[in-house]
Amino acid sequence: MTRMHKENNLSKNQQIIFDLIDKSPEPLKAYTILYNVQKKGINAPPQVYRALDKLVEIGKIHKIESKNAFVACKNSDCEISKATAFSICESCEVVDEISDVKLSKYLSSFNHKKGMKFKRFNLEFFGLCKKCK
Amino acid sequence: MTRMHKENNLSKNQQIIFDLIDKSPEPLKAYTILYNVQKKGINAPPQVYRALDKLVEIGKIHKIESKNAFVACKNSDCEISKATAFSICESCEVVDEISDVKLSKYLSSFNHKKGMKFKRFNLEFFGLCKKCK
DNA sequence: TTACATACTGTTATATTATAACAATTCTAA
DNA sequence: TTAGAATTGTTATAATATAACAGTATGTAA
Ligand SMILES: [Zn+2]
Ligand SMILES: [Zn+2]
Ligand SMILES: [Zn+2]
Ligand SMILES: [Zn+2]
Repeated sequence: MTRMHKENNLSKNQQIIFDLIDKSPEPLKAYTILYNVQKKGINAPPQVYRALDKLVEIGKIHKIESKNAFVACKNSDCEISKATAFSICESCEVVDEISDVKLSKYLSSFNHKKGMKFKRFNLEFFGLCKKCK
Repeated sequence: MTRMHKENNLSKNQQIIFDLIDKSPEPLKAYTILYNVQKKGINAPPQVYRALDKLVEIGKIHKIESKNAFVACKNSDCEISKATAFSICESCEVVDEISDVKLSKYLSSFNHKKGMKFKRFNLEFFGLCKKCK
């Protein structure tokens, strides 16, 4: 069997799937990923979902919840901060990860009245991008 | 056929499904809703999803994207503002709609560097609620 | 009233997204 | 080198959501 690619902490399947997502200009869905990696020997949904779960867990990719799709992280500190924000065009469906220190700090320090302490948040903005409006 | 319940703007199926969600202490999933309204003559997924779509559209309920589940709106202005925020306990899964004017204003006036103007946002906070920590 | 448009309903089938379960292999660290 | 942890491969199935089409109810305006 091929050696695992531990020099960068990703296993073989994780690396294949990360590379695909990272190269993609748009969010990729799990089954789109599956179709695109079958030539690399990844044949079944669980193989894809397991790699996706791990990549999300370590902050290399994020799930766009409203689209059931995945994008590569464009920031350096998502793994640590667990603070994600995206802008989503409702027309062309372009998604951008927002990296705004003030926004991130504001939300990370937000305290709920009911005494809940937050560990993580996900924010999705919707509108029309420059091109589409 | 029964008269539509237009006195409050909801159709028969919409009213049945809204009442169920509104009474529920926790977010409800579409198929849980389906099982619970079959005695009222709603038999198939499209009937549920159509009512859910409409109720979301008019702001009577919200979808918790990370859970594929629906809650009744607890605010008065969600229909207008299209600004939703939730706190979600990762242990007991309790979900609360956050109604914080400052937060809502801050996010509603947030402008993306790339020139996108937002019409709507959804924010989900995760952590441990008072009871669970 | 009639006729039309719009919204809603009922139904069957199917598409899409995600996980359970289990056996085998590979990696890591002691 | 060996045991535990992580990863992989595989089959089957669960859970979530929509397509398509025919029919019914409602509001509006001639
Ligand atoms: Zn990121
Ligand atoms: Zn666009
Ligand atoms: Zn609301
Ligand atoms: Zn809790």
